[in-house]
Amino acid sequence: MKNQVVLDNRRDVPEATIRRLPVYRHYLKQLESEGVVCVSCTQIANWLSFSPIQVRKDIEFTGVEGKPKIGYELKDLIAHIENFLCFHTKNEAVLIGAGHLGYALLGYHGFKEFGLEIVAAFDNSQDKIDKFINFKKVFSIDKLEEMVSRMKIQIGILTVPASCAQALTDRMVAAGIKAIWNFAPVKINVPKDVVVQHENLASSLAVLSKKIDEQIKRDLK
Amino acid sequence: MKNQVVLDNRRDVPEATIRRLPVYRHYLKQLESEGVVCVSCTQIANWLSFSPIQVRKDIEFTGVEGKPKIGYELKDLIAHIENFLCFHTKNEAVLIGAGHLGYALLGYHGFKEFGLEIVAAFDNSQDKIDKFINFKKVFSIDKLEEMVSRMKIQIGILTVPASCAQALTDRMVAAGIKAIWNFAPVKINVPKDVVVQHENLASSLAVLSKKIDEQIKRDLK
DNA sequence: TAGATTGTTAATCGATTAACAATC
DNA sequence: TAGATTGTTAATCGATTAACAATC
Repeated sequence: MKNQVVLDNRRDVPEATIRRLPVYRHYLKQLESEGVVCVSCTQIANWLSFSPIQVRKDIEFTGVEGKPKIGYELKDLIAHIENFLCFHTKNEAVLIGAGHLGYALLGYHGFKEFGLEIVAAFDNSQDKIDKFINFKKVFSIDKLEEMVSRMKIQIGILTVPASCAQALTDRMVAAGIKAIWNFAPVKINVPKDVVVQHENLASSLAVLSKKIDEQIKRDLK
Repeated sequence: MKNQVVLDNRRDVPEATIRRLPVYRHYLKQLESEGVVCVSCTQIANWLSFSPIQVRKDIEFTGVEGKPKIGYELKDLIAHIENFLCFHTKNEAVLIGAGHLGYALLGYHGFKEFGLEIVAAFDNSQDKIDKFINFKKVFSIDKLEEMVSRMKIQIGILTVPASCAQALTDRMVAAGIKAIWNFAPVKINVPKDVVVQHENLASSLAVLSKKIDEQIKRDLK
């Protein structure tokens, strides 16, 4: 069997590859809906303005097999990418903090196809408690521990102000949460068996600022 | 003068460094408010669970000078980071799409200290037009071109559904926008002198899924 | 002084890019 | 067949890490 070594060493996959694969998938899904059957790395690369070599390398990690000259069968390629990214592992999550960002995430239909389902939201505002947002009920934050442990929820999405991020993290961890998607603009401390993914707008804005700065310098030349 | 070579070659700064610098800054600001005067790379690294060597390397890019054994003067270090990240270059932006994500971004007070000011929002919903969100007025999307070109706005923040992202991108570009911060879950095509920063939740979610997957595998051992 | 920390150069590691044989 | 594309190995490039002299 081909690609055995790669498949056995998934920990060696570059994060950049993992980030690009959903982008390929998005484009492939679109092609699929247009009735396309086969696709080559060159096509994908041209569409996304990436290099064909990089696309092929990324795709290689998924273990899919293509045919020289023809490319990859679209269905097969999508299936391999989704399998590789654990799309079909159902993950239930709770969302902490039903502010505007929380609302936006609750309303984002894209998560479900990624295997992520937000089953409940929590907030401390009476105005929000017991209301529904996109068919998801908002509960009092007091019920956090009980529901998380009873439903064995593994993922917490943190969309609260920086000032209470750590306290709520501690409560989630104590209740058994194993992964936190942190949108609060602050570092949170967790035990080392808990996974944290930090979404940092400040970092992104810094990158954007630098890009603009570079562009301005190019224009001046 | 020290660090001349580095300062003259800012284009060589790794994106990872640019992403970490605002994180350091956030911590340093906190220390400053506590009355601390000096700080070493080791301290920063310990706090953020990074390596001291990496912190020093990142800080080196800003051109700040420290003192062996003592470290860096906090004020000086913050100033160098902010200067390096072009924090004090005032950038005016418009936000397109006053949905929940748009609301969340309009309400985020953190942007201003990064030199970014959202001066207006645009939407096509009559319910939202002429309302104010966090002191920012929402205008009809029909007024986009006129206002952007009249006010010479350079940055557009795109928080619209995927289906209309490209059309609005084209309108912004035609009106003179030079940088787009794209929160729509789709690739947008722009002329090569326009900067795009794509915020991709799908990619982040993929990284989180893989981390969880790895963690589960570790637990099984 | 002694020792911690900076500044700077070198080594390592890993991701990206290139090269090329295999093949449809 | 010819040529485009895959699969795989090698080379390059750049970021991270290490090493060590300088210095407060």
